[in-house]
Amino acid sequence: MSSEEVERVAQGTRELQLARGDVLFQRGDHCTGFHVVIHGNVKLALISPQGLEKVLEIIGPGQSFGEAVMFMGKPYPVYAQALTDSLVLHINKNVIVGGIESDPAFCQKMLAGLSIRLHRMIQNVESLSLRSSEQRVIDYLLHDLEEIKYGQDVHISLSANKNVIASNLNITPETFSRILHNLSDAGLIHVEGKDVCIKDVSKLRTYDK
Amino acid sequence: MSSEEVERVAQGTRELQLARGDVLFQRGDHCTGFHVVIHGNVKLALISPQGLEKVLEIIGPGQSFGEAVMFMGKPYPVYAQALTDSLVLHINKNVIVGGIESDPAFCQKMLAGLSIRLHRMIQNVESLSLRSSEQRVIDYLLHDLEEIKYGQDVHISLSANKNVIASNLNITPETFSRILHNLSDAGLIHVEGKDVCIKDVSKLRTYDK
DNA sequence: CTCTTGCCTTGACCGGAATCAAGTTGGCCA
DNA sequence: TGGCCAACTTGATTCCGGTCAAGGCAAGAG
Repeated sequence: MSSEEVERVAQGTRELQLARGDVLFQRGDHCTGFHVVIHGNVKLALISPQGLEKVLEIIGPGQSFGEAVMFMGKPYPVYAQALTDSLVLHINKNVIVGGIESDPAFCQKMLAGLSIRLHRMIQNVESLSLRSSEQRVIDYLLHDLEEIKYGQDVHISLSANKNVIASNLNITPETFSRILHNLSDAGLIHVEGKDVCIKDVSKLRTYDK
Repeated sequence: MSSEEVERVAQGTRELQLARGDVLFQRGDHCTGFHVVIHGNVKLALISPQGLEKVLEIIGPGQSFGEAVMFMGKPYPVYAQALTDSLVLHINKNVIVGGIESDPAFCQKMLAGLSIRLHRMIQNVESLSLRSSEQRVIDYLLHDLEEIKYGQDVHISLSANKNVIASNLNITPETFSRILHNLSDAGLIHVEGKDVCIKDVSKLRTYDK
Protein backbone atom coordinates (compact mmCIF):
# COMPACT_ATOMS: atom_id res chain seq x y z
CA MET A 1 0.00 0.00 0.00
CA SER A 2 1.30 3.46 -0.84
CA SER A 3 1.46 6.13 1.85
CA GLU A 4 -1.28 7.96 -0.02
CA GLU A 5 -3.53 4.95 0.34
CA VAL A 6 -2.74 4.55 3.99
CA GLU A 7 -3.69 8.16 4.59
CA ARG A 8 -6.93 7.92 2.72
CA VAL A 9 -7.95 4.70 4.41
CA ALA A 10 -7.05 5.94 7.87
CA GLN A 11 -9.79 8.55 7.85
CA GLY A 12 -12.67 6.07 7.70
CA THR A 13 -11.17 3.28 9.73
CA ARG A 14 -12.03 1.82 13.13
CA GLU A 15 -10.03 -0.64 15.16
CA LEU A 16 -12.16 -3.36 16.68
CA GLN A 17 -10.81 -5.25 19.67
CA LEU A 18 -12.73 -8.51 19.83
CA ALA A 19 -12.91 -11.16 22.52
CA ARG A 20 -13.22 -14.80 21.55
CA GLY A 21 -16.81 -15.53 20.63
CA ASP A 22 -17.71 -11.93 19.81
CA VAL A 23 -19.95 -11.65 16.76
CA LEU A 24 -18.79 -9.04 14.25
CA PHE A 25 -22.00 -9.14 12.25
CA GLN A 26 -24.99 -11.38 11.73
CA ARG A 27 -26.32 -12.76 8.50
CA GLY A 28 -28.76 -10.19 7.18
CA ASP A 29 -26.99 -7.20 8.75
CA HIS A 30 -26.50 -4.14 6.63
CA CYS A 31 -22.95 -3.78 5.35
CA THR A 32 -21.09 -0.51 5.92
CA GLY A 33 -17.59 -1.47 4.83
CA PHE A 34 -15.17 -4.33 4.86
CA HIS A 35 -12.81 -5.86 7.41
CA VAL A 36 -9.16 -6.76 7.71
CA VAL A 37 -7.86 -9.11 10.39
CA ILE A 38 -4.73 -7.77 12.08
CA HIS A 39 -4.28 -10.61 14.54
CA GLY A 40 -6.41 -13.49 15.70
CA ASN A 41 -8.88 -15.54 13.69
CA VAL A 42 -12.40 -14.86 12.51
CA LYS A 43 -14.79 -17.38 11.04
CA LEU A 44 -17.40 -16.74 8.37
CA ALA A 45 -20.28 -19.16 8.73
CA LEU A 46 -23.84 -20.00 7.79
CA ILE A 47 -26.66 -21.50 9.81
CA SER A 48 -28.95 -23.94 8.05
CA PRO A 49 -32.73 -23.91 8.57
CA GLN A 50 -32.19 -26.97 10.79
CA GLY A 51 -29.76 -25.02 12.96
CA LEU A 52 -26.60 -26.66 11.66
CA GLU A 53 -23.57 -24.47 11.23
CA LYS A 54 -21.30 -24.48 8.21
CA VAL A 55 -17.99 -22.65 8.47
CA LEU A 56 -17.21 -21.16 5.08
CA GLU A 57 -13.84 -19.64 5.82
CA ILE A 58 -11.41 -19.09 8.62
CA ILE A 59 -9.84 -15.66 8.17
CA GLY A 60 -6.37 -15.14 9.58
CA PRO A 61 -4.01 -12.17 10.04
CA GLY A 62 -3.53 -10.06 6.94
CA GLN A 63 -6.65 -11.34 5.23
CA SER A 64 -9.71 -9.27 4.49
CA PHE A 65 -13.36 -10.15 4.09
CA GLY A 66 -16.71 -8.59 3.24
CA GLU A 67 -15.60 -6.63 0.17
CA ALA A 68 -18.00 -8.38 -2.16
CA VAL A 69 -20.99 -7.74 0.07
CA MET A 70 -20.03 -4.10 0.29
CA PHE A 71 -19.98 -3.66 -3.48
CA MET A 72 -23.32 -5.37 -3.92
CA GLY A 73 -25.16 -3.27 -1.38
CA LYS A 74 -26.87 -6.40 -0.09
CA PRO A 75 -27.08 -7.64 3.49
CA TYR A 76 -24.43 -10.09 4.69
CA PRO A 77 -25.10 -13.66 3.49
CA VAL A 78 -22.97 -15.03 6.36
CA TYR A 79 -22.19 -14.15 9.95
CA ALA A 80 -18.75 -13.44 11.37
CA GLN A 81 -17.47 -14.45 14.78
CA ALA A 82 -14.06 -14.16 16.43
CA LEU A 83 -12.51 -17.57 17.10
CA THR A 84 -9.86 -16.07 19.34
CA ASP A 85 -9.25 -12.66 20.87
CA SER A 86 -8.67 -10.61 17.75
CA LEU A 87 -7.90 -7.20 16.38
CA VAL A 88 -9.87 -6.32 13.29
CA LEU A 89 -9.89 -3.20 11.15
CA HIS A 90 -13.15 -1.90 9.73
CA ILE A 91 -12.76 0.24 6.61
CA ASN A 92 -15.70 2.40 5.76
CA LYS A 93 -17.51 2.01 2.49
CA ASN A 94 -17.26 5.66 1.47
CA VAL A 95 -13.49 5.53 1.82
CA ILE A 96 -13.39 2.75 -0.73
CA VAL A 97 -15.82 4.38 -3.12
CA GLY A 98 -13.74 7.55 -2.93
CA GLY A 99 -10.58 5.60 -3.58
CA ILE A 100 -12.02 3.93 -6.62
CA GLU A 101 -13.13 7.21 -8.14
CA SER A 102 -9.79 8.90 -7.66
CA ASP A 103 -7.31 6.10 -8.15
CA PRO A 104 -7.43 3.42 -10.86
CA ALA A 105 -4.55 1.50 -9.28
CA PHE A 106 -6.50 1.24 -6.06
CA CYS A 107 -9.46 -0.03 -8.02
CA GLN A 108 -7.35 -2.70 -9.64
CA LYS A 109 -6.19 -3.84 -6.24
CA MET A 110 -9.79 -4.29 -5.15
CA LEU A 111 -10.51 -6.24 -8.32
CA ALA A 112 -7.50 -8.43 -7.73
CA GLY A 113 -8.54 -9.04 -4.14
CA LEU A 114 -12.04 -10.04 -5.14
CA SER A 115 -10.69 -12.30 -7.84
CA ILE A 116 -8.55 -14.13 -5.35
CA ARG A 117 -11.51 -14.68 -3.08
CA LEU A 118 -13.59 -16.02 -5.97
CA HIS A 119 -10.77 -18.32 -6.95
CA ARG A 120 -10.61 -19.64 -3.40
CA MET A 121 -14.31 -20.36 -3.42
CA ILE A 122 -13.94 -22.29 -6.67
CA GLN A 123 -11.23 -24.40 -5.08
CA ASN A 124 -13.57 -24.83 -2.15
CA VAL A 125 -16.33 -26.17 -4.39
CA GLU A 126 -13.83 -28.34 -6.20
CA SER A 127 -12.73 -30.05 -3.03
CA LEU A 128 -16.29 -30.45 -1.76
CA SER A 129 -17.35 -31.98 -5.06
CA LEU A 130 -14.46 -34.10 -6.16
CA ARG A 131 -12.52 -35.12 -3.09
CA SER A 132 -13.25 -37.52 -0.27
CA SER A 133 -13.31 -36.35 3.31
CA GLU A 134 -9.92 -37.94 3.89
CA GLN A 135 -8.44 -36.08 0.92
CA ARG A 136 -9.90 -32.83 2.21
CA VAL A 137 -8.25 -33.32 5.57
CA ILE A 138 -4.92 -34.05 3.90
CA ASP A 139 -5.30 -30.97 1.70
CA TYR A 140 -5.97 -28.93 4.80
CA LEU A 141 -2.85 -30.21 6.52
CA LEU A 142 -0.73 -29.52 3.46
CA HIS A 143 -2.38 -26.16 2.90
CA ASP A 144 0.09 -23.33 2.09
CA LEU A 145 3.03 -25.68 2.44
CA GLU A 146 4.55 -26.01 -1.00
CA GLU A 147 8.26 -25.81 -0.17
CA ILE A 148 9.82 -29.20 -0.51
CA LYS A 149 10.89 -30.44 2.87
CA TYR A 150 11.86 -34.01 2.21
CA GLY A 151 12.78 -36.03 5.20
CA GLN A 152 11.93 -33.25 7.61
CA ASP A 153 9.14 -33.25 10.16
CA VAL A 154 6.80 -30.33 9.61
CA HIS A 155 5.02 -28.94 12.64
CA ILE A 156 1.77 -27.09 12.25
CA SER A 157 -0.72 -25.75 14.75
CA LEU A 158 -4.45 -25.92 14.13
CA SER A 159 -5.79 -22.39 13.95
CA ALA A 160 -9.14 -23.24 15.52
CA ASN A 161 -10.99 -25.87 17.49
CA LYS A 162 -11.40 -29.15 15.69
CA ASN A 163 -15.15 -28.89 15.36
CA VAL A 164 -14.70 -25.57 13.53
CA ILE A 165 -12.11 -27.03 11.18
CA ALA A 166 -14.29 -30.08 10.64
CA SER A 167 -17.21 -27.87 9.67
CA ASN A 168 -15.00 -25.93 7.30
CA LEU A 169 -13.96 -29.23 5.68
CA ASN A 170 -17.61 -30.27 5.57
CA ILE A 171 -17.26 -33.28 7.80
CA THR A 172 -18.41 -34.04 11.34
CA PRO A 173 -16.04 -33.73 14.29
CA GLU A 174 -16.27 -37.52 14.67
CA THR A 175 -15.10 -38.12 11.13
CA PHE A 176 -12.32 -35.57 11.49
CA SER A 177 -11.11 -37.30 14.62
CA ARG A 178 -11.20 -40.72 12.96
CA ILE A 179 -9.28 -39.52 9.91
CA LEU A 180 -6.54 -37.96 12.00
CA HIS A 181 -6.38 -41.23 13.89
CA ASN A 182 -6.04 -43.22 10.65
CA LEU A 183 -3.27 -40.97 9.39
CA SER A 184 -1.53 -41.40 12.73
CA ASP A 185 -1.83 -45.17 12.52
CA ALA A 186 -0.35 -45.01 9.04
CA GLY A 187 2.66 -43.22 10.51
CA LEU A 188 2.13 -40.14 8.39
CA ILE A 189 1.40 -37.65 11.14
CA HIS A 190 1.49 -37.29 14.88
CA VAL A 191 -1.25 -35.39 16.67
CA GLU A 192 -1.08 -33.81 20.09
CA GLY A 193 -3.93 -31.45 20.83
CA LYS A 194 -3.78 -28.62 18.35
CA ASP A 195 -0.25 -29.48 17.30
CA VAL A 196 0.15 -31.74 14.31
CA CYS A 197 3.48 -33.06 13.18
CA ILE A 198 3.71 -34.27 9.60
CA LYS A 199 6.26 -37.05 9.55
CA ASP A 200 6.48 -37.41 5.78
CA VAL A 201 5.12 -34.61 3.63
CA SER A 202 5.59 -36.28 0.26
CA LYS A 203 4.02 -39.54 1.41
CA LEU A 204 1.08 -37.67 2.91
CA ARG A 205 0.62 -35.73 -0.31
CA THR A 206 0.24 -38.90 -2.36
CA TYR A 207 -1.55 -40.92 0.31
CA ASP A 208 -4.57 -42.78 -1.03
CA LYS A 209 -5.73 -45.02 1.80
CA MET B 1 -23.91 0.16 -20.86
CA SER B 2 -23.35 3.70 -22.12
CA SER B 3 -22.60 4.31 -25.79
CA GLU B 4 -19.11 5.33 -24.78
CA GLU B 5 -18.59 1.96 -23.19
CA VAL B 6 -19.95 0.16 -26.20
CA GLU B 7 -17.53 2.01 -28.43
CA ARG B 8 -14.56 1.32 -26.25
CA VAL B 9 -15.39 -2.33 -25.89
CA ALA B 10 -16.06 -2.81 -29.58
CA GLN B 11 -12.45 -2.23 -30.49
CA GLY B 12 -11.08 -5.25 -28.68
CA THR B 13 -13.97 -7.61 -29.16
CA ARG B 14 -14.37 -10.82 -31.16
CA GLU B 15 -17.57 -12.69 -31.88
CA LEU B 16 -17.20 -16.42 -31.46
CA GLN B 17 -19.68 -18.68 -33.20
CA LEU B 18 -19.57 -22.00 -31.39
CA ALA B 19 -21.05 -25.36 -32.27
CA ARG B 20 -22.34 -27.62 -29.54
CA GLY B 21 -19.41 -29.35 -27.88
CA ASP B 22 -16.83 -26.77 -28.91
CA VAL B 23 -14.32 -26.06 -26.17
CA LEU B 24 -13.73 -22.36 -25.55
CA PHE B 25 -10.71 -22.89 -23.37
CA GLN B 26 -9.09 -25.65 -21.36
CA ARG B 27 -8.10 -25.60 -17.74
CA GLY B 28 -4.59 -24.22 -17.63
CA ASP B 29 -4.95 -22.06 -20.73
CA HIS B 30 -3.63 -18.54 -20.61
CA CYS B 31 -6.37 -15.95 -20.20
CA THR B 32 -6.54 -13.03 -22.62
CA GLY B 33 -9.89 -11.50 -21.68
CA PHE B 34 -13.35 -12.44 -20.56
CA HIS B 35 -16.48 -13.75 -22.26
CA VAL B 36 -20.14 -12.81 -22.55
CA VAL B 37 -22.75 -15.27 -23.78
CA ILE B 38 -25.09 -13.73 -26.35
CA HIS B 39 -27.16 -16.80 -26.99
CA GLY B 40 -26.81 -20.47 -26.20
CA ASN B 41 -25.34 -22.07 -23.10
CA VAL B 42 -21.79 -22.62 -21.97
CA LYS B 43 -20.67 -24.80 -19.08
CA LEU B 44 -17.72 -24.20 -16.79
CA ALA B 45 -16.40 -27.47 -15.46
CA LEU B 46 -13.56 -29.26 -13.72
CA ILE B 47 -12.09 -32.70 -14.27
CA SER B 48 -10.99 -34.63 -11.22
CA PRO B 49 -7.76 -36.65 -11.15
CA GLN B 50 -9.98 -39.73 -11.52
CA GLY B 51 -11.49 -38.31 -14.70
CA LEU B 52 -14.83 -37.33 -13.20
CA GLU B 53 -16.38 -34.11 -14.37
CA LYS B 54 -17.93 -31.51 -12.11
CA VAL B 55 -20.00 -28.77 -13.74
CA LEU B 56 -19.48 -25.58 -11.75
CA GLU B 57 -21.81 -23.29 -13.63
CA ILE B 58 -24.09 -23.18 -16.63
CA ILE B 59 -23.76 -19.76 -18.23
CA GLY B 60 -26.76 -18.48 -20.17
CA PRO B 61 -27.50 -15.48 -22.43
CA GLY B 62 -26.47 -12.13 -20.96
CA GLN B 63 -24.10 -13.65 -18.43
CA SER B 64 -20.36 -13.23 -18.46
CA PHE B 65 -17.53 -15.36 -17.16
CA GLY B 66 -13.77 -15.38 -16.79
CA GLU B 67 -13.38 -11.87 -15.35
CA ALA B 68 -11.76 -13.05 -12.14
CA VAL B 69 -9.18 -15.15 -13.94
CA MET B 70 -8.34 -12.20 -16.15
CA PHE B 71 -7.64 -9.92 -13.19
CA MET B 72 -5.47 -12.48 -11.49
CA GLY B 73 -3.25 -13.16 -14.45
CA LYS B 74 -3.40 -16.86 -13.69
CA PRO B 75 -4.32 -19.70 -16.05
CA TYR B 76 -7.95 -20.83 -16.15
CA PRO B 77 -8.87 -23.08 -13.20
CA VAL B 78 -11.78 -24.56 -15.21
CA TYR B 79 -12.55 -25.42 -18.80
CA ALA B 80 -15.43 -24.00 -20.85
CA GLN B 81 -17.51 -25.88 -23.38
CA ALA B 82 -20.57 -24.92 -25.41
CA LEU B 83 -23.62 -26.98 -24.42
CA THR B 84 -25.56 -25.80 -27.46
CA ASP B 85 -24.69 -23.88 -30.60
CA SER B 86 -23.80 -20.52 -29.11
CA LEU B 87 -22.67 -17.01 -29.83
CA VAL B 88 -20.10 -15.72 -27.40
CA LEU B 89 -18.31 -12.38 -27.20
CA HIS B 90 -14.66 -12.26 -26.22
CA ILE B 91 -13.56 -8.93 -24.76
CA ASN B 92 -9.87 -8.32 -24.74
CA LYS B 93 -8.00 -7.78 -21.53
CA ASN B 94 -6.38 -4.51 -22.58
CA VAL B 95 -9.77 -3.01 -23.31
CA ILE B 96 -10.79 -3.64 -19.75
CA VAL B 97 -7.58 -2.37 -18.25
CA GLY B 98 -7.97 0.80 -20.32
CA GLY B 99 -11.55 1.17 -19.19
CA ILE B 100 -10.62 0.88 -15.57
CA GLU B 101 -7.94 3.50 -15.84
CA SER B 102 -10.14 6.03 -17.58
CA ASP B 103 -13.56 5.40 -16.08
CA PRO B 104 -14.31 4.81 -12.38
CA ALA B 105 -17.95 3.96 -13.14
CA PHE B 106 -16.81 1.21 -15.44
CA CYS B 107 -14.53 -0.06 -12.71
CA GLN B 108 -17.39 -0.16 -10.26
CA LYS B 109 -19.41 -2.21 -12.70
CA MET B 110 -16.64 -4.77 -12.90
CA LEU B 111 -16.47 -4.86 -9.10
CA ALA B 112 -20.21 -5.35 -8.89
CA GLY B 113 -20.08 -8.12 -11.47
CA LEU B 114 -17.35 -9.96 -9.62
CA SER B 115 -19.20 -9.54 -6.35
CA ILE B 116 -22.29 -11.16 -7.82
CA ARG B 117 -20.27 -14.11 -9.03
CA LEU B 118 -18.67 -14.54 -5.61
CA HIS B 119 -22.08 -14.37 -3.99
CA ARG B 120 -23.32 -17.07 -6.32
CA MET B 121 -20.42 -19.31 -5.41
CA ILE B 122 -21.19 -18.83 -1.72
CA GLN B 123 -24.77 -19.91 -2.34
CA ASN B 124 -23.33 -22.83 -4.26
CA VAL B 125 -21.25 -23.91 -1.28
CA GLU B 126 -24.19 -23.35 1.02
CA SER B 127 -26.39 -25.71 -0.93
CA LEU B 128 -23.64 -28.32 -1.29
CA SER B 129 -22.96 -28.20 2.43
CA LEU B 130 -26.32 -27.80 4.06
CA ARG B 131 -28.92 -29.22 1.73
CA SER B 132 -29.80 -32.74 0.68
CA SER B 133 -29.72 -33.78 -2.95
CA GLU B 134 -33.52 -33.61 -3.06
CA GLN B 135 -33.50 -30.06 -1.70
CA ARG B 136 -30.90 -29.08 -4.28
CA VAL B 137 -33.07 -30.37 -7.09
CA ILE B 138 -36.07 -28.47 -5.73
CA ASP B 139 -33.98 -25.31 -5.40
CA TYR B 140 -32.90 -25.72 -8.98
CA LEU B 141 -36.48 -26.06 -10.19
CA LEU B 142 -37.55 -23.01 -8.22
CA HIS B 143 -34.46 -21.08 -9.26
CA ASP B 144 -35.19 -17.46 -10.34
CA LEU B 145 -38.90 -17.95 -9.79
CA GLU B 146 -39.90 -15.71 -6.94
CA GLU B 147 -43.16 -14.27 -8.22
CA ILE B 148 -46.05 -15.81 -6.39
CA LYS B 149 -48.06 -17.92 -8.76
CA TYR B 150 -50.45 -19.71 -6.48
CA GLY B 151 -52.66 -22.26 -8.13
CA GLN B 152 -50.96 -21.88 -11.48
CA ASP B 153 -48.90 -24.47 -13.27
CA VAL B 154 -45.41 -23.18 -13.99
CA HIS B 155 -43.65 -24.56 -17.05
CA ILE B 156 -39.86 -24.55 -17.24
CA SER B 157 -37.46 -26.02 -19.73
CA LEU B 158 -34.18 -27.58 -18.64
CA SER B 159 -31.35 -25.57 -20.14
CA ALA B 160 -29.04 -28.56 -20.58
CA ASN B 161 -28.94 -32.32 -20.66
CA LYS B 162 -29.87 -33.98 -17.42
CA ASN B 163 -26.43 -35.40 -16.78
CA VAL B 164 -24.99 -31.86 -16.97
CA ILE B 165 -27.58 -30.49 -14.58
CA ALA B 166 -27.03 -33.44 -12.27
CA SER B 167 -23.31 -32.74 -12.20
CA ASN B 168 -23.99 -29.09 -11.48
CA LEU B 169 -26.19 -30.15 -8.55
CA ASN B 170 -23.47 -32.55 -7.44
CA ILE B 171 -25.50 -35.69 -7.82
CA THR B 172 -25.36 -38.58 -10.29
CA PRO B 173 -27.74 -38.74 -13.26
CA GLU B 174 -29.34 -41.78 -11.62
CA THR B 175 -30.12 -39.87 -8.44
CA PHE B 176 -31.41 -36.92 -10.42
CA SER B 177 -33.74 -39.17 -12.34
CA ARG B 178 -35.01 -40.83 -9.17
CA ILE B 179 -35.66 -37.53 -7.43
CA LEU B 180 -37.64 -36.18 -10.36
CA HIS B 181 -39.57 -39.42 -10.30
CA ASN B 182 -40.33 -39.04 -6.59
CA LEU B 183 -41.53 -35.49 -7.02
CA SER B 184 -43.72 -36.67 -9.86
CA ASP B 185 -45.20 -39.43 -7.69
CA ALA B 186 -45.90 -36.86 -5.02
CA GLY B 187 -47.92 -34.91 -7.59
CA LEU B 188 -45.70 -31.85 -7.31
CA ILE B 189 -44.32 -31.80 -10.82
CA HIS B 190 -44.78 -33.39 -14.20
CA VAL B 191 -41.76 -34.22 -16.34
CA GLU B 192 -41.67 -34.75 -20.07
CA GLY B 193 -38.18 -34.75 -21.55
CA LYS B 194 -36.63 -31.37 -20.91
CA ASP B 195 -39.99 -29.81 -20.03
CA VAL B 196 -40.93 -29.72 -16.39
CA CYS B 197 -44.30 -28.54 -15.19
CA ILE B 198 -44.52 -27.48 -11.55
CA LYS B 199 -48.06 -28.25 -10.41
CA ASP B 200 -47.86 -26.50 -7.06
CA VAL B 201 -45.05 -24.02 -6.48
CA SER B 202 -45.73 -23.29 -2.83
CA LYS B 203 -46.05 -26.98 -1.92
CA LEU B 204 -42.83 -27.77 -3.79
CA ARG B 205 -41.05 -24.95 -2.00
CA THR B 206 -41.88 -26.36 1.42
CA TYR B 207 -41.66 -30.03 0.44
CA ASP B 208 -39.71 -32.09 2.91
CA LYS B 209 -40.09 -35.69 1.75
C1' DC C 1 -37.43 -49.86 -42.10
C1' DT C 2 -33.99 -51.48 -38.89
C1' DC C 3 -29.56 -50.39 -36.71
C1' DT C 4 -26.92 -47.56 -34.11
C1' DT C 5 -26.04 -44.11 -30.73
C1' DG C 6 -26.87 -40.96 -27.09
C1' DC C 7 -29.67 -40.05 -23.28
C1' DC C 8 -32.35 -41.40 -19.71
C1' DT C 9 -34.55 -44.68 -16.40
C1' DT C 10 -34.88 -48.48 -13.23
C1' DG C 11 -33.32 -52.02 -10.09
C1' DA C 12 -30.06 -54.31 -6.88
C1' DC C 13 -26.40 -53.61 -4.03
C1' DC C 14 -22.66 -51.25 -1.57
C1' DG C 15 -20.06 -48.11 1.15
C1' DG C 16 -18.57 -43.65 3.20
C1' DA C 17 -19.81 -40.65 6.32
C1' DA C 18 -23.61 -39.18 9.49
C1' DT C 19 -25.92 -40.12 13.62
C1' DC C 20 -26.52 -41.67 18.16
C1' DA C 21 -24.52 -42.81 22.42
C1' DA C 22 -20.98 -43.38 25.76
C1' DG C 23 -16.69 -42.56 27.36
C1' DT C 24 -12.01 -39.66 28.03
C1' DT C 25 -9.19 -35.95 28.77
C1' DG C 26 -7.64 -31.61 30.29
C1' DG C 27 -8.24 -26.93 31.94
C1' DC C 28 -10.24 -24.02 35.26
C1' DC C 29 -12.48 -22.46 39.27
C1' DA C 30 -14.29 -23.08 43.99
C1' DT D 1 -8.31 -31.33 45.80
C1' DG D 2 -12.34 -32.32 43.69
C1' DG D 3 -15.90 -31.13 40.53
C1' DC D 4 -17.37 -29.36 36.25
C1' DC D 5 -17.53 -28.33 31.60
C1' DA D 6 -15.95 -28.09 26.93
C1' DA D 7 -13.48 -30.44 23.61
C1' DC D 8 -12.45 -34.52 21.79
C1' DT D 9 -12.51 -39.66 20.98
C1' DT D 10 -14.42 -44.15 20.19
C1' DG D 11 -17.84 -47.59 19.04
C1' DA D 12 -22.29 -49.29 17.05
C1' DT D 13 -25.58 -48.53 13.81
C1' DT D 14 -28.07 -46.29 10.03
C1' DC D 15 -28.91 -44.28 5.66
C1' DC D 16 -28.26 -41.34 1.68
C1' DG D 17 -26.50 -41.38 -2.43
C1' DG D 18 -23.06 -43.74 -5.39
C1' DT D 19 -21.88 -47.69 -8.31
C1' DC D 20 -22.78 -51.30 -11.33
C1' DA D 21 -25.69 -53.45 -14.59
C1' DA D 22 -29.53 -53.88 -17.61
C1' DG D 23 -32.91 -52.06 -20.23
C1' DG D 24 -36.01 -48.36 -22.76
C1' DC D 25 -36.70 -44.91 -26.13
C1' DA D 26 -36.36 -41.41 -29.59
C1' DA D 27 -33.70 -39.50 -33.45
C1' DG D 28 -30.76 -39.83 -37.12
C1' DA D 29 -28.05 -42.70 -40.57
C1' DG D 30 -27.65 -46.02 -43.87
